[in-house]
Amino acid sequence: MRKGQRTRADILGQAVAVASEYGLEGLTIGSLADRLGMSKSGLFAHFGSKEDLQLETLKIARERFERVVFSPALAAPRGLPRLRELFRRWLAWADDPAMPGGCVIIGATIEYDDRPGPVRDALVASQQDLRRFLARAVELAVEEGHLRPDTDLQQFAFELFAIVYAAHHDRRLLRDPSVGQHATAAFEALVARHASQASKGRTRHRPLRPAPF
Amino acid sequence: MRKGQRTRADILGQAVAVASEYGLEGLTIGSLADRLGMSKSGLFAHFGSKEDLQLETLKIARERFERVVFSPALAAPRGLPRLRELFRRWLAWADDPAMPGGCVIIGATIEYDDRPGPVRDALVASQQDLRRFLARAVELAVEEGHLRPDTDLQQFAFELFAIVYAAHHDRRLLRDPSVGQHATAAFEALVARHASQASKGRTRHRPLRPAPF
DNA sequence: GTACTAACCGAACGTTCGTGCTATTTCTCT
DNA sequence: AGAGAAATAGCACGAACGTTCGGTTAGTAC
Repeated sequence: MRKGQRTRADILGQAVAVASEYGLEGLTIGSLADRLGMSKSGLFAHFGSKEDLQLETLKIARERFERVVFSPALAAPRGLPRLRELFRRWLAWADDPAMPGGCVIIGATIEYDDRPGPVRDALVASQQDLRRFLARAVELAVEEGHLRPDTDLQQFAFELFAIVYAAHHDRRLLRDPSVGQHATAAFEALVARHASQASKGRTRHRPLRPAPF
Repeated sequence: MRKGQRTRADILGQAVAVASEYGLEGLTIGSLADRLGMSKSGLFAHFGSKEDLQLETLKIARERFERVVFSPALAAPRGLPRLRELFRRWLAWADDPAMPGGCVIIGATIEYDDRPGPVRDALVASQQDLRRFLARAVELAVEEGHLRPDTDLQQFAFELFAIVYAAHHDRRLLRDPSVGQHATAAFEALVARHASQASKGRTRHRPLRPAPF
């Protein structure tokens, strides 16, 4: 691998960490250069603009999310087990050491939800992808007979997202140690509400244990 | 009223609007002064520092929230009716014309959840107040016999918050017109899950109509 | 109306921001 | 090893940041 590629990867790795703590706007080229022990101009040469740097940082965060949360969950059997695994990993995502300040994407969303432009466009696309993925995972649970056929996929995805989103908030702001229990209980209630009779009767109901925070 | 008090109130009114769109960090003294047609120094003289301005802005936003959402909800009969009114007003809060960029407090939370200091402290206190208020409202619903006695107050408050929080997200980022329906459906499911048998039998169940967005 | 004070302005401070240049160093390939 | 390209540093720029200070305007009280 070229030297430049390596440096660029290092930069973006640190950029994710900085953006996690200070937001995409607080991600400044000077501070990032200091953190990496290089000059502003040297760093800047890797990107066409600050906006480019922001977009690339978001891209890295999204890729990491996919690698750490989504892809591993696909290893679980489709249906409820996969949904549980997805939820578990997603909750833990807020504590990913690569993002000491919490999820970069959530932070960026709040910052850019009212500022039109490429950053916002990327965030919208990313969120829509996420919802589609979630709805699809729920649909599989319906097809497997774990959830009732009349389950509203979008509604389920919305509520699942809400739980994780709120858990992230409480964890970050309140440092509430019981947030994992609250989130898990809410998840179990959501599942129970849509669980099929067959699922309730046939298989043993094995709810998720509370997350370790 | 003194001239200064009046100006100060005008400044903070605009400050809430600016912070709503650009965040508490994006709330700069220069842009705020331009918006009000006054000089930077003249504006600055009303506050001891930028941090002071931020704290005062937060305070105004919190007071407004109380005036627009909380206090009016107290006019509804305690128990489920009050809870519904609270939820309805809270959902509509995201569209308050005084905050064209959405809730200031939510934005500030994401910005400052990892930066220790007075701003973060104020946000934590504010959030804890909110949760206490919510839990108390739920407790009243239990006492009124609308919700089951074994209802977990904190859990209910968490899930209620999660619904509104996620609705704010979807409304702001995705501009999803169906978010009101999703949020309302989630709220009704939450209530139904904890509804007492007495409540189900005795009184007519009158669920909330979907919000107008 | 005059005296006093609160309110506001203009200019400047030292920093930091993103972003251009032009060298100079360092890697890569033959 | 030496040529060529890639990567990084140095420096400077205009603008915006929060903040300070001395002076001018405007409001208030007698």
